[in-house]
Amino acid sequence: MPHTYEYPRAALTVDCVVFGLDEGDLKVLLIQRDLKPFEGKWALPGGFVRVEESLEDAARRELAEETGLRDIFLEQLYTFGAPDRDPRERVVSVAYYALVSLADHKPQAATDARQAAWFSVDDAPDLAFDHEHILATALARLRGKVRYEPIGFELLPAKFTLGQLQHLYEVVLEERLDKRNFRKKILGMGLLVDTGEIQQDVAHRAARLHRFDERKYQQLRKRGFSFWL
Amino acid sequence: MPHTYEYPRAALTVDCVVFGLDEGDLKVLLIQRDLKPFEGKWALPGGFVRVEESLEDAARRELAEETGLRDIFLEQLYTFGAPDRDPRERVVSVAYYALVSLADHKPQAATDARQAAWFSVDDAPDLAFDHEHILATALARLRGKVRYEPIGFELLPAKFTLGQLQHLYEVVLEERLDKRNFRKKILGMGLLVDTGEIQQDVAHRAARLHRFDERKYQQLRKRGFSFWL
DNA sequence: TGACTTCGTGTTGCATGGACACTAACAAAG
DNA sequence: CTTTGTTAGTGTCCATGCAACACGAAGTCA
Repeated sequence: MPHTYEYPRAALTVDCVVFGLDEGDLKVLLIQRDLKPFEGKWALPGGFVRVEESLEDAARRELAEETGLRDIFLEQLYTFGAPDRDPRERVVSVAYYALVSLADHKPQAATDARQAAWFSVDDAPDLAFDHEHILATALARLRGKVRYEPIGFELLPAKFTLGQLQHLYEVVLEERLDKRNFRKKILGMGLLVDTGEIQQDVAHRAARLHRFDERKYQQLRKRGFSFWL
Repeated sequence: MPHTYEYPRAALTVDCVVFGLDEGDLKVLLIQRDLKPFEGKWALPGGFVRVEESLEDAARRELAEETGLRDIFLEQLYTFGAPDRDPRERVVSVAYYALVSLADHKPQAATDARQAAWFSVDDAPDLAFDHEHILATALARLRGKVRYEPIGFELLPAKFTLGQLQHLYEVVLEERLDKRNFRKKILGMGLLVDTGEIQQDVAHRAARLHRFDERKYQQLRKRGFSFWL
């Protein structure tokens, strides 16, 4: 079923940079390609945008098809359109990125991918196309964003300890933070609510569990808050 | 000369949000459309991306064709791809934005546009397509960016007074700044060099002329500086 | 020469950020 | 049951940075 246009058109794709967090370092979700260009190479999950779906829908669909991940918050990163970035023909790719908890998202390969797996961002293999460039861009954006907007809402379990939250920031920022100052600052923002419950089944003193105050967050978000720095 | 593909493809366009600054308020450059959809309506300059040119090249070309502006710094803003944003067919648009000095850039209409003109951002007409949305996005980005990165390098004459620079920030941020604090802060960054020259032909005390220190700027840019707020 | 306009300059109080160390709770090992 | 190990939880002080604030100098124009 061919489609014809007066002028040549670029193909349009989406790519997803999904960062994952666990006890250790920062990971990124990659797939091993099972199709022609760069077959067998690792790459960011992604694929062609259908003509009737929105860009974000396309990103979600491709991510689910290739890795099994669904229901995550995607944010548009940048659009990569160098004329030679795909050896076949002109392809313009809109990249999205996200940050999720490793524990909640076990990837499973599917369409167009031999396998899907988490790699440490510092130790990722060579990637297909210009995907290393996209990954580097996403990493820079994540590290920049964390300094003036609270992250972690969609990322930790609904109830979490301050220690877990601090760990998240330490991994993303790649620096140690002072415990007391961290708590002072984060509690001072008034975005956290003490649930009164405490951690269970840990081999040391149990910590209190907190949750985010979604309402206050949206309130602050509107007026553009300063946050970290 | 038709072009045929196996699957239907979206058309790809670029749009440019060019902000302009003069003695008064913040302006945006618009064109009046001379072609079919939204003919006669005001819109952001922009157009179709050719299959062999980069996105930024396309933005530059369209901007020059439609408004006569050239040689300005464009930065990618966001990619707008809602399926119904163009009534004709699926069109995905990569938006760019820029900030220039009004005095240096007199627009002149050309291809596909009846006229090109500057409008105050607070007093712009109804725009074609989703261009109001794009404009609002660009404005938010500009106001956000100014707080953590120095702007104004490409925007003021090579030699400028601190008063002019402060005026720039006041217009973009929509708030008055304290003169002494502004000077303290901006000089403290060490990005400005006193040329030793002074302003000519003004009906009051003449100010000293400064210029940016490009080398120091690039140095700081690499290490990611904190800057304002 | 007087009126008008913009330039240029320092100090102080206040708020925020960063450095810093010990006790409490709990589990596991012995 | 005692010891050891691990993480939780807490306050002060100092340095730095930001905001508020007023006046004399220079120059033009009437």
